[in-house]
Amino acid sequence: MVSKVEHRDRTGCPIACALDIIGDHWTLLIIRNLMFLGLHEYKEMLETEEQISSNILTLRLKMLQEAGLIASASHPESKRRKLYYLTPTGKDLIHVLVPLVLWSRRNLREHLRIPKDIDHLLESDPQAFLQETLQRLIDWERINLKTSQ
Amino acid sequence: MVSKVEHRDRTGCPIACALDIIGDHWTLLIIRNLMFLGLHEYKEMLETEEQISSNILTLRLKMLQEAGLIASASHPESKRRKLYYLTPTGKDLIHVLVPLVLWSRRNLREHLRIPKDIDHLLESDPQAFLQETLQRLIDWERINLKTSQ
DNA sequence: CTAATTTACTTCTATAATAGAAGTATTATT
DNA sequence: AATAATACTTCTATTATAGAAGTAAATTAG
Repeated sequence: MVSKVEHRDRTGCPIACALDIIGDHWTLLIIRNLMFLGLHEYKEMLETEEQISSNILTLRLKMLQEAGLIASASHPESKRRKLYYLTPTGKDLIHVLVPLVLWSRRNLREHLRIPKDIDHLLESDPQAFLQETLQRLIDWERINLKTSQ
Repeated sequence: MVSKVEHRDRTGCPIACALDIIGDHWTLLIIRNLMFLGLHEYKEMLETEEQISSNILTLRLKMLQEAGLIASASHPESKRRKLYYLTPTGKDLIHVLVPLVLWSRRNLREHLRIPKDIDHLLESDPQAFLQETLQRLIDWERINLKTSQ
């Protein structure tokens, strides 16, 4: 939740407290960009199909950093660019997002357009999809986060 | 998403399409009420710690019925009361919500107050927790949905 | 049988959040 | 030196939410 009075002020429910962070229309899409789509820059996230507003994107990136789900580093090739990436807490959401994707596949079939190869892997071996995704994140970090914090 | 322009109009992403239904501050709390807390009536949901407004609760219950995640039936003991319950699509979200609870346990420990017995079961055998939850839902349905739709 | 109460909403208004357009500061390219 | 790219920031109009109050039908109490 992004409002002033958050659920965690009123309840210790693990679902309510998670919703204080990821319970809005945009936050999980940013996590998706970082986790599955390989989008690590502000500009790239502005240009996704869902068309997030620039002010909202800025707010959410700031909130996610304060919540400890993402972090940022300067781009190795340019000072004016910035790289966002998932922290261990953010990456740990893969255990929620892969099941969410599988739920959508089972229940919202008619609305979805999933690339064929990914769709087949989700069907035949979702755990392999999860592991491949995690490995891709590790590889990306090794290449892009050599220097600095 | 609850706004006019929904993600599914712009994208076929399984995460974005799921967020059109469950991506707001209240919807997953209603699912939680039905799935884990045994709350099946409007009044009970109004009285939870999170203090949802009555107009928002009405809107979300209507939306969730239209989306096919919940359904309603008249109370066996009273015509003025109404029972809400999860459809198979709604119950299928258990495969997302249990991982979400486990993510919160791992990453938001300090904010949580989970009953001890449940917390132990989540730690030792989350799959058993999931199965017990599903069984409780089936038992509730057998008792409360004998008649009518 | 009547009056009070309960339940599930509905309506209204003030406040907060979001969308969209436009601008700014810093860095890089031509 | 001028132009462009990147990551924001600011502003305003629209939309959503919170909170208070009201309504209609069903039930209970006296």
